[in-house]
Amino acid sequence: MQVGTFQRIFPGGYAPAACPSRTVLEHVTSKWGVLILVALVDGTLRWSELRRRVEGVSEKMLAQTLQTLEADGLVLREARPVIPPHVDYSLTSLGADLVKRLLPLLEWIGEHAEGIAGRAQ
Amino acid sequence: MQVGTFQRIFPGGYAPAACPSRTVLEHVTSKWGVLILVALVDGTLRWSELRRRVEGVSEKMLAQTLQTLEADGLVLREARPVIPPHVDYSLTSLGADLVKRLLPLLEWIGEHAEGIAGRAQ
DNA sequence: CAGAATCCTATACGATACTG
DNA sequence: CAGTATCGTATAGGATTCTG
Repeated sequence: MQVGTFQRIFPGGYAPAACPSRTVLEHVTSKWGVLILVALVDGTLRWSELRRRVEGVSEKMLAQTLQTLEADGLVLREARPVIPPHVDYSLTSLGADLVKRLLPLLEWIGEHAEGIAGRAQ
Repeated sequence: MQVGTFQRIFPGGYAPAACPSRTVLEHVTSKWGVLILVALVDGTLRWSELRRRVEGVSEKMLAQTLQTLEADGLVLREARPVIPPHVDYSLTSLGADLVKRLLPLLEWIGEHAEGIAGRAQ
């Protein structure tokens, strides 16, 4: 019997809520998750640089999302004990690997968004 | 001057809330958007098949997400006027194109979810 | 500068019941 | 079978203020 792409990639189907994949998927595809990860594609950024690059993000959501991504091992946070504070954020190798899969998606959306947004109300 | 990946892909930066890309990104990365799109990777599914394949989705969210994706031109809905009703859902060519970019991401998450979920609390 | 803390609101989401 | 309608809640997310 022929096995489809879905079966090949998800032999057990999408697992129910408890599945780790769901959790990670929701972290990554949270409103700001993708945007923050991709913002770090070219290397280290400071908190304030990140805030500027990810337009529209509130301080709360930036902090919260960064903490989640750090806990997931996707983002590295390095704080220098100086005054005023200096904190650098960068992708871990895991995070960089993930972003490689994210970029084609973002590029595609960038190319097609206009046409798509036109349809929807 | 050297132009980074971010600048190359997003010459104007991530536009503010008004940007169509943001809207499309949020549709696609909504809680069920990715799951529904990828569920259709191997071809047409009926409503009930979709509900079974996308485990855990409520009727409300399945209907709502499908409507959004249909309005976006990513999913095609074909209803046959029979009793009992028979409705087929499939990817449009645009949707199929998008799913090509989604699969590597989902595969990656499937491979790494265990390790990532282990870290986070 | 880089957040934490607090307060508040919109809405995403789910459960249930109903219908052509 | 394939939804719609209604209701209720959790929480995602934002605005603001405060601080080492």
